[in-house]
Amino acid sequence: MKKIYNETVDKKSIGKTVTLAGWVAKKRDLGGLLFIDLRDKTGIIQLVINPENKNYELANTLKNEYVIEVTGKVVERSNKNPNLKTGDIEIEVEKLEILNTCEELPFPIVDEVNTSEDNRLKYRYLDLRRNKLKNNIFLRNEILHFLRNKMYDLGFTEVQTPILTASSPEGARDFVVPSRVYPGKFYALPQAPQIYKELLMVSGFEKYFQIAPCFRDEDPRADRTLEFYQLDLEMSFVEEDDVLNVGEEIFYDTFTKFSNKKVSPRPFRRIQYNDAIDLYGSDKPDLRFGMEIQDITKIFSNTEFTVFKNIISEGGMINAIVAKDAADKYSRKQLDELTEFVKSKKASGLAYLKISDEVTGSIAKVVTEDEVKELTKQLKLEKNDLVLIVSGPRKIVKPALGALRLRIGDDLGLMDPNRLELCIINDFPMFEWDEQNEKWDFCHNPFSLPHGGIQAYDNTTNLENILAYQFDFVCNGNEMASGAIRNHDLDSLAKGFEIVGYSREEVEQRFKSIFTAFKYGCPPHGGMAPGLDRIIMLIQDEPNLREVQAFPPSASGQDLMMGSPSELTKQQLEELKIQFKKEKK
RNA sequence: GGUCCGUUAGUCUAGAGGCCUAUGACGUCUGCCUGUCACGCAGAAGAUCACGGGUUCGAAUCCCGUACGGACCGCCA
Repeated sequence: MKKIYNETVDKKSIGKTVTLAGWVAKKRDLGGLLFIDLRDKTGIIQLVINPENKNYELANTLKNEYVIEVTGKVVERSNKNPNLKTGDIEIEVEKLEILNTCEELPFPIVDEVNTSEDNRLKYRYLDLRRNKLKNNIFLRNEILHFLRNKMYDLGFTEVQTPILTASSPEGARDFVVPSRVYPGKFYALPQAPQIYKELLMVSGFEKYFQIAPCFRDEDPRADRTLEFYQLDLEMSFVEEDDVLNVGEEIFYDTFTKFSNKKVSPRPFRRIQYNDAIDLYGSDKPDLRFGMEIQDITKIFSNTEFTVFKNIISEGGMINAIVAKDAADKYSRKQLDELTEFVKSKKASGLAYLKISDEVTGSIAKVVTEDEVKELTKQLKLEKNDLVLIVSGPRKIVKPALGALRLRIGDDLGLMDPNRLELCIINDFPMFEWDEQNEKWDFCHNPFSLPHGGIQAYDNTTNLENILAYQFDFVCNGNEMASGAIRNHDLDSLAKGFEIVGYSREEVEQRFKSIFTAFKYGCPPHGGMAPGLDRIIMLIQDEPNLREVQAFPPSASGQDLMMGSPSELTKQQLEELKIQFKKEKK
């Protein structure tokens, strides 16, 4: 390759002859003088061609995005351009070759997004010519490189696990791949290499990691897509703190190295799951601002206000958040909107008080002087504070106020965009009550170790009180990683499954690999899996995952460029012989 | 499966029932221009206003449906 990169040419190169190649980013024809911005993967450099130049005629035929190669002398510029890294110099073209031409583009290659997303996705290779997107992919490369080195330095071994694997009954819907050789049978793409990495612990690798592709056949969201990557890791002979330490190192070092934002210092704040729900109404709280949810049920224990009175008698709670110094920022109309908002979160309504010399608001007439006094004391109320109150059962009140907290925080600009506020939510409950199916279900990962080990299951009357060594890393309200200490005791594992309605035989059949392997000397182990795409998304302030993947599907799960998902030919379908297995008579 | 928002030349965009034979910019094409870097100047071409139906004397504009796109809910441990 004769070509050198544009941004390797600088003042020191003046007088030298260089060969460059790339795309015509811009042609400026001044009549007698021609300037061309040549773009390659490093950036832009200016070419200049005089009418006397033998290449002048050819250069005049260039259009945007033509692919060219030039050889020329590096000269100092008379008019420098401080906006360009190569702005001190330019190339006097001595030889010009057009390597390829270009038709009119479906959208211009400029830094700012200026076309619809489906157009961008349809011509993703052109969108990737834009600096913003290209830089995201370059940054992704740097982060992958950094993380691989870090894991290697920490003594982890990267092991690649199968993409074609078996469908698992737990968790998300699997993507399935029909088997040709075994008609009617299917492979599944892994939702995560969960079982494989635990088996690697049985094998004795002790510290495993993988930049692992994960596939989930669920409806996408801005921060969720069909396939994504996790830094999957697992460690033997560890306790929860050992895994958390590795996680903290990964997040802290990656964020501080690749982001200019202020990163929360280590150790990250640890919040028990139940406390997170109590204080923030969410298991992924945004800690860039306070506005914690406060329980004010007791203050109203003698209230005559029927709504509160009924709630209390039904065993519900009255909770509040305080928007400091914001009472004058919310009109009656806006408060009505907030009421509609909490109703959309299943709350029965929203009560509010505006604190001033006189207390006003929707329930001002029904709260007594004593109650106001108590509220002022507990909530540390000051003039112009806005108290927002939701009452009802805990499982509605907390999430509704949690959502309202985020909305108010956003309204009032409390979410500092220049901070990355990390925390660890741990001690997730092992089980949760599934209202719809009226049965207990796993709250998180069925393979997590309950506090107290197998004895935890001795008394199954208070299942909601059984906690697991199960944790999430959370940043600015985003779930960034999940992890756990695993349960390597088969009896205890089986017992857990039994509680959610699987017989031992059933479980041993479904998780045959685990239930066999763990019999042969399984070390205690645990691990986690930070989401790579989300890390990059957060560092780059991108609104969705598609901006940090090279070739993402659209938000509705289609690849507009490749045309996937696509139909198969009749012949392909016939070869697969997909059908329901016939029952034996 | 549901809710909400959107769809006007290659691209972005104006448009609020008749001033629309649809505005402006970028790009394209033609001509001029020797220090530009968002080059400049003059001119030209380019749009069945996503599709189908309805209301109306009259629809880019109002209504209904469809398609496509996006955000969210369900779903995603």
